[in-house]
Amino acid sequence: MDALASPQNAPVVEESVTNDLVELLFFAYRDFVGDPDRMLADYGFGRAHHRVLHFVYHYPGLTIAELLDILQITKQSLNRVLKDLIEQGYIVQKTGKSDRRQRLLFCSKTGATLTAELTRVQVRRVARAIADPVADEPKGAHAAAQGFLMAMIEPEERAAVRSLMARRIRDRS
Amino acid sequence: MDALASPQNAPVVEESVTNDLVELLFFAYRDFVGDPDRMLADYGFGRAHHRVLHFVYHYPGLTIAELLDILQITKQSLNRVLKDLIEQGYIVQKTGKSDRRQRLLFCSKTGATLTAELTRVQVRRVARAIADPVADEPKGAHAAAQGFLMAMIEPEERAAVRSLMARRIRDRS
DNA sequence: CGATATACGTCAGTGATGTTGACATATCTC
DNA sequence: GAGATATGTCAACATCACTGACGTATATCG
Repeated sequence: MDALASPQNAPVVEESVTNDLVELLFFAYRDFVGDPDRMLADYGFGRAHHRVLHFVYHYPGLTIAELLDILQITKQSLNRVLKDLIEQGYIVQKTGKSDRRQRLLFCSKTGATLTAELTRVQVRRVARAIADPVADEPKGAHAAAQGFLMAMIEPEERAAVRSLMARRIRDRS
Repeated sequence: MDALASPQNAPVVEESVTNDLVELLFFAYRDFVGDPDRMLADYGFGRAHHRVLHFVYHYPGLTIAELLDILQITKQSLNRVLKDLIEQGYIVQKTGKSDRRQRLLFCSKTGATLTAELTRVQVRRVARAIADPVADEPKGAHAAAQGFLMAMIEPEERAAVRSLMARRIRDRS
């Protein structure tokens, strides 16, 4: 707070700021998943089902391997929730055309409706956070938040996340 | 993308932006908790233990009730992990002075050392995210990220989060 | 003082989500 | 045809959350 580390140098970042952000990320995530969690409970689904629905909805035609890569869980864990979703008609599988070993995943009409509803509440919260930041100049808030969150991701993973997100269907909810 | 919703009006926020942020928050949180998770595994502890350690470390003297309020879990869930941490000497309890029913929580020397180490890796990631945002003007990145995350929190909860964080011991890693 | 409320601890059972390890099947590639 | 790859599945287990019930110590209030 003095001497060598003057505001002019500003070597890295002040510690109290990063400490705040660590906790804010905890609280933000807690509330961010809270809304969908409550909605899913009515269907007997949990957060794991939500994650699968989310990515299948936004990236139709995803393979099992790609989904495993995104979620970073084992195929046994994925299979349990995926089975639920397929059996109850929220997700459908189609055999890959070029590679018949692959199972391409798609949301059914029902699945798409449910997922759109879940996405709506999350987008609402994020949109509000962007539009009405609690203590900030409004200009560049999108880019700042996006840049911050992207920078939070494992560097070697960023390219994968970016190329994944470039594939996302954008004309949806 | 045309007609009524022109860039000039820019009614709320573009949907593709908020959609990106929804996913980025998932990825960011995934990697954010990944580092400590791996470290805790060596001690036989999990994420729940980390959360307790974190808040007790940064807010020494916290009561059980306050911790339950922060973590938003049941006392049975808290008790399981808290018992582990107390039995293994990472956290100590002291009877409240003004109210002898309360058990005030503190980190032991060992607990403080471990928690400081966990905090270090998380702060490192956040500091890097702030200092080297992936695609942003560097100015105001702290405030933007902080404002964004605060805005992500349930509005009625924000005052509680703010007053909690105002209590945090700041002369620590 | 005695009733009631509060802070905390604990027992018992359950469910969701993750793990490891092993093995089976279909399909592709060479 | 041999071996790699994509997927499915069985079994056992750990973590972390939940509900419901009950017990004890202490505080507060009439």
